[in-house]
Amino acid sequence: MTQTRTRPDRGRSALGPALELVHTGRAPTRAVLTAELGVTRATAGAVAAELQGLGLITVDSSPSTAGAQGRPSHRLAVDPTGPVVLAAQVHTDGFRAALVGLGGRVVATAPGCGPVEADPAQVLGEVVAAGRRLLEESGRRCVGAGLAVPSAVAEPEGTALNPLHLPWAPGAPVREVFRRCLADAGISAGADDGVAANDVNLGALAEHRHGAGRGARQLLCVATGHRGVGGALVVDGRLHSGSSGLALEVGHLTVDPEGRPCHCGSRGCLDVETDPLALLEAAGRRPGPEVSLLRQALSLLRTEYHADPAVRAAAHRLVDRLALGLAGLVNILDPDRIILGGLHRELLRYDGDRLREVLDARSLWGRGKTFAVLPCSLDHNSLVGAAELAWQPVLDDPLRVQEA
Amino acid sequence: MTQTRTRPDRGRSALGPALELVHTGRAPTRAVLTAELGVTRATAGAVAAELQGLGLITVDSSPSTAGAQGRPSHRLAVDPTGPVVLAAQVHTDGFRAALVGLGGRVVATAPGCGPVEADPAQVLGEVVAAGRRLLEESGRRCVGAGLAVPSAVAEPEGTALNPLHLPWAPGAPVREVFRRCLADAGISAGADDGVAANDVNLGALAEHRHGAGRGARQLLCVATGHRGVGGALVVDGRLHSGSSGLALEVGHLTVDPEGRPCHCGSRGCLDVETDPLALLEAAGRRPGPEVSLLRQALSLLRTEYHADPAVRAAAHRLVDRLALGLAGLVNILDPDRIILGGLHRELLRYDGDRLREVLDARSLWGRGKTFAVLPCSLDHNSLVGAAELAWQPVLDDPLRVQEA
DNA sequence: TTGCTTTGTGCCCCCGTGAAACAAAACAGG
DNA sequence: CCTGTTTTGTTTCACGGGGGCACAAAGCAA
Repeated sequence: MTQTRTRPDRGRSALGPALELVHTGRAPTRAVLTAELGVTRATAGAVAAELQGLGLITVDSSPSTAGAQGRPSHRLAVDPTGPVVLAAQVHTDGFRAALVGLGGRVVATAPGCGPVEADPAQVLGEVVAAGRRLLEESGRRCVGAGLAVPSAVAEPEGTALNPLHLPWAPGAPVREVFRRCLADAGISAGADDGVAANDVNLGALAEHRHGAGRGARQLLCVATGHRGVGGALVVDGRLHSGSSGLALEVGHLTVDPEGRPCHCGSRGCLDVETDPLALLEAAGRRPGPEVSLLRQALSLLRTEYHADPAVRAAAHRLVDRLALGLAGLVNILDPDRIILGGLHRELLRYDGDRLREVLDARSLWGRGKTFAVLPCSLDHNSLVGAAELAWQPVLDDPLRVQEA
Repeated sequence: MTQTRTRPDRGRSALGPALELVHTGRAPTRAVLTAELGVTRATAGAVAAELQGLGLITVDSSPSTAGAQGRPSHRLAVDPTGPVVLAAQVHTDGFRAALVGLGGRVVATAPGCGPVEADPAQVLGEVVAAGRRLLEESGRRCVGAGLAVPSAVAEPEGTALNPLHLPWAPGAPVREVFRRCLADAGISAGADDGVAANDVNLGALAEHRHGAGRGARQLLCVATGHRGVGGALVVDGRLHSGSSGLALEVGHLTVDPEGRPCHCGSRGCLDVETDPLALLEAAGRRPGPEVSLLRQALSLLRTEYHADPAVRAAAHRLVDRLALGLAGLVNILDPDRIILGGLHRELLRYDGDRLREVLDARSLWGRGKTFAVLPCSLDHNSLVGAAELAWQPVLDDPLRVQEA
């Protein structure tokens, strides 16, 4: 009997790593690509030519004003006219759609506001429709789609487990709904085209590839948007999602045993001690309903941190608790870099020294070790991260772009 | 100019995965190996023949009494006469040396007792000497060496950071000393031959490869020996060591805000709330100096758990706190299996239902999810784990065994 | 101009692996 | 006992990714 393999051929095996190097900006020239891949110049040349032929990168042989000795190397870059992926994000106040090319370049973006309804199909239908308009306007080819949601997403089911500040029911099958919307809009062909994940996780992935997390081997991200706190870990360039996608749900670390009660049944959780509402209440402000809690907290810091001692004390309180939570995570995960987002990013800006001091004192082995704690650096990093996830199949095997 | 690669040739690339499959018992026959590797029978045959030629595995074509239809497949097994690695373990009461073949088979072992001195060269010299005697007696070839120590080992320095119940100074360069002892004994050739790591981490690795952790995608291990608590995470078959080898130092998770003070400055840490001393004191026993605290705690459970309500209450107390700590880890790491070692293993045996109940209630998303919490299953799992680490280069590239 | 250095390219070969046809070793049923 | 079926091992051929090498190209330095 004849014998067929179960796994498909992967084509030129250096193709994926090469594209990833150009994608993340680590291979600006063909010579660097040769060194990074650890192959000969001949192979690197063939690989670069093939990626160029696929329309993914450009190989520019114009003089690069190198200034160095020897023959100047050809410059490599992401093809700005190449295919894009559709990135979508759902948040408390609405949604946002974008087209994102390789290299994390946001080609076009379209915000949408308005209340999110209980049925995920409503907002996902709207955001996919917005994405379709962007695609039609741009005339670009779409090779994937990714969705960021403010909830843990269970794998392999693709369900939103705790969409606490959306009216969705826990367990909503967001990935399936997203895929159906894509298929209805005529965007995707394959049934497994369209991925969904937690927004903080995706933001961490984006920061690692294109932002402040570049080069980190173990990147820990913690961020708070409107309510609750999210965490993410990127290990060796890949999201650490745990066995079912629920890793780094850090909101219920205890950071104050006598703190405020939390809906989880415990008290003093990171969730309720360091989110925007916590800042407003610690400063003695009554939150208004007009704008989001995050905006209220940010403007409070901006306008009154230096003027009002009560606001400063409130920030100190949050920073102390945040640092305690981070210290616990550091002792468990041992990251080499920490990135803070949302309100936590601003707390770092205003009160960074205090945060680093407490963190250093409470992390067991952080004494001799210098810790990099940085603010996140990308606009819409969740959106870019959703695009990263959508690009991943192409990064793994660039030949897929020609299959459709 | 001629061009040489920076990375060496890796030879037949399916060789490493194939050896790992036989090593972990997942490829009992050549037919299974073919399926697991996802290659053709021709390739699997060539690979098996090559591994046999290297003296690493045996290919037995004798009838296997299969009972199934079709031509019986050749049985694959680790070659019991093949090379070994030297595994060493240092603990509070002394040391242990062993020769370990592929498949985690302990070929020979030699315990050594006596107080450990302040200079790591003393006990490491003794354990290496014991290993050398075992090697001479057995006449086997040694292709690597691994060391397990009761302390976090920082990478890439290879220093013991917190050897709390050894008289070593924190920061002792155990890996360097180990390598020097190996070189002095004429065992190792290469300068980077000889690895060292934390004993609980190594135990977890061993359990994943050969014990109760087989097949787990995200394996969390927690264990307590004499004093303090250690943790480890194995992700996709590899130890998650963090950026500097300090991940999973879980001893200072807070599990009782009003608990006993800990030397770290906090109170109610997992370390001081769930170790053997905590059990003895919770049961109102005064620990004696004659045998190790672990033995005293184990015998207390064995002899009086069913007889003395105070002992039962003490066990309950420890189990509650252990479950709280595990729940925190579950929310951060999202493992699919948990293995407990040392005293915690016995607590699981005596009080497993209570532990699972508390763990389920406190782990946020554990409600619908059935959690596997198992006792560790290997004797000397730290020793076997040290051997695993030493075998790793050969598992990555089996051709190395012929280079020496 | 003549080196020197670094990079790109063409050519040849190695070798790992798939594809296919065939052989071998069991069982099942007459 | 013989034959068909099933599963596995073996042989042969061919493809293709990538190394090795020689040479050409493109800059700087003297």
